Amino acid sequence: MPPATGRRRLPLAERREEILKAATELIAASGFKGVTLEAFAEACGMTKAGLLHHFRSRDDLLIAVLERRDELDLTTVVDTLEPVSGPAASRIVMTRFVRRNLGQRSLVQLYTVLAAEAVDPAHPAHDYFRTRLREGRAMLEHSLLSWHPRPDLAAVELLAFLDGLQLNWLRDPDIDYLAQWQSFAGRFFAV
Amino acid sequence: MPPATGRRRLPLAERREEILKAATELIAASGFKGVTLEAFAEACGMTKAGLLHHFRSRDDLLIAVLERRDELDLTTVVDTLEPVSGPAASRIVMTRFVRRNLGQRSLVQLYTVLAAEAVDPAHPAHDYFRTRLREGRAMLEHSLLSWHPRPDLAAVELLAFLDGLQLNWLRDPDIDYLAQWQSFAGRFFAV
DNA sequence: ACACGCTTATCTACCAAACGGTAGATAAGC
DNA sequence: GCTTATCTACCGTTTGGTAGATAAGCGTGT
Repeated sequence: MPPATGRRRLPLAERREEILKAATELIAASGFKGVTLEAFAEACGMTKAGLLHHFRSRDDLLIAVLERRDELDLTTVVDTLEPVSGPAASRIVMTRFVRRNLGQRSLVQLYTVLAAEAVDPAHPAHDYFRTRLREGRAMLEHSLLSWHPRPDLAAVELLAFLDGLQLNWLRDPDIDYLAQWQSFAGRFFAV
Repeated sequence: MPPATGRRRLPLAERREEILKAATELIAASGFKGVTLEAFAEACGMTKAGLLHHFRSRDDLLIAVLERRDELDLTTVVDTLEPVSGPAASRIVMTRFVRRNLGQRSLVQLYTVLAAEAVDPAHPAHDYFRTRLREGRAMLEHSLLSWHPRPDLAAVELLAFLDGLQLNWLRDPDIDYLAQWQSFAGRFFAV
């Protein structure tokens, strides 16, 4: 066990991971604009300069956080991919997604807060969210194609509801995320 | 007509109004954290110090903007109050609300961006949104009471969908806000 | 009409703190 | 002892905010 005080030296990859994890939580709590470079550094027990050894700039850190999240999410999603289709199957997949979010409150917050902040075209993550959400919508639309009369409307509707539910859940943790989802899904997936 | 250059002196109430209007647009575009005091001032052709003569601090300006919006919104809503109840009536009222938002894009953006940003408890507008949304939900729940089997779930669901739809509409203006609403409402208000 | 003076909206000049980032010294771990 | 992760010290800029000077607009008296 290293001494509690003094400097701690970690291998590159390990420290990078630690920084990304801490940064994720901070951004989730206060948005990207709300966290200073020093706060990022301090959160994992180092100085600004030390952090900048791993990420060229503050903006650089942000996109690294996002890309890392995508990486992790992708492996999860791929695991849950199913060849079947139809309303029942779609509902099951989406419900699994909702359940996963339920256990990752701070991550949901990261995306929700950041996505709203990035509505501004000048935000460093604006383009990231723009393309990412477009892709997500296209994927969902594709999976609704086989059974829904208006997959285009439905895809937007489903994503919008989830976005809004997440936002409200963050504002008021008493909201029963899962029950709200089931209530919506009951009508949405009804044939 | 006053000279284009040099200082312009306005009566108190008039200048306050002008500042609030400009600030509203700026916050809508970039969030509150994204706009500096000087930017607020410059937007209505004055200096920081001049602006601070009307509002004690930057945070003060923010809550003034929000309270002003509430004031304006309230008069509009009161005009559209109707004594009737039932799903059809609720749908009409909400649709009118949606139509109004449709014509006030930057205002929708103000609330959407700011509300997400204010999820952070340290945000100056956090309490404002907390109580405001609670009140709104209670009002809606009350109006659903007469006909909906689960007014509590339904109120959250409706507000969540609208929040999410607005957010997505801001991200992608090509989304047909009204059509999306009608699609959702068709199921939501079905007996 | 015009000048004078009062009120106060606005400005110029300034400040301390916080910010993102850089250069070079230092030490941790293999 | 070598590599390099980390630190100390510093810089230029931007930020929110303050103190005191300046002038715009109005009322009033002649």
